[in-house]
Amino acid sequence: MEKYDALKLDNQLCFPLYAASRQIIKQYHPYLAALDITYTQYITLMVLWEDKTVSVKSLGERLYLDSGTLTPLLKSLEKKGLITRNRSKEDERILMVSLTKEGEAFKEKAADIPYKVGSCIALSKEDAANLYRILYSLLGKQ
Amino acid sequence: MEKYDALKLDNQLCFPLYAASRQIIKQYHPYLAALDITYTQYITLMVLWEDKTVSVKSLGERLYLDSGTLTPLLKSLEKKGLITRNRSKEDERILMVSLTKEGEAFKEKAADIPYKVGSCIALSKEDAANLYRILYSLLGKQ
DNA sequence: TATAATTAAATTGTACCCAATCAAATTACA
DNA sequence: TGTAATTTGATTGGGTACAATTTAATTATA
Repeated sequence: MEKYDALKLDNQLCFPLYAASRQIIKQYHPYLAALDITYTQYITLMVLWEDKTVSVKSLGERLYLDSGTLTPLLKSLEKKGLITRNRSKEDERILMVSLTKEGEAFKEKAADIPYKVGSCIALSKEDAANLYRILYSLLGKQ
Repeated sequence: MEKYDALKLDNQLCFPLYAASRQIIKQYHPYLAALDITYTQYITLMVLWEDKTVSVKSLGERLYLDSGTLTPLLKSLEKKGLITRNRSKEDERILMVSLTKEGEAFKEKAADIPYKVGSCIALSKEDAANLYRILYSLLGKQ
């Protein structure tokens, strides 16, 4: 092993992770653009479709994003009429994000995106399961 | 399987890919910030440490990035004195990017980063090998 | 019960990313 | 050869990401 071998792109694990992530997200673009949302907005809506109302903090924990990213993104979703933003009565520091009726109905429009994109990602069931497990083990150790 | 199950965050493969990618890149931050470079600049230098001179196009192919990302990034590396940018004499459309002496010497400062970060990423050899193979198979199919 | 410490978002500033468009150079071919 | 098509980067604009700082609200504690 040469002194600088670890600095070769092909020997990195982080690089293909980074590149593959962007490549796959790019596959979502045509479908999301047709609905006038971005990928980050899409996964934010996913959380809300499951929970209807969540704080910015808990949204950030679920998505691994901080308020610097979420604040402008949530304002944009609010502008589109898909969510509302309201301070909690019990604790004014907490901003609660809630789906509107429009946001709830929007789920219908997005329902087939996972299938459309999924069919572009050719992975065996075994590889997909392994990838899923390994990625969450990486996320677990932050 | 419920109609909307595919819209659950936990059923997505893209989301943990996206989140893990950002989490791992974040681990590089302290070491890269100490050298006053970013992760994208770091992987760009990696290509140049292997090849010394490459066109923007081939750099983009290696890194899966386009000129919209690379042009400002390369100007910034040029400003730091790590690279030079020159049009090819044979074909003026092509911009050749080359390491300077400073850029070459900079490799020494970065040499231990992979080991420092690698020790934070606890994956078995088997998982690491599988992850590497699966990610490149995803990248292969663009 | 004041003050300190903590917590939750917002703000600021820098740096990506990428789609879309543009401009210049080169190549193809009628 | 002259025009069309292609190729290569640069530019523009919108939307993240995130470190660092700030602000406001709440909680802990001397």
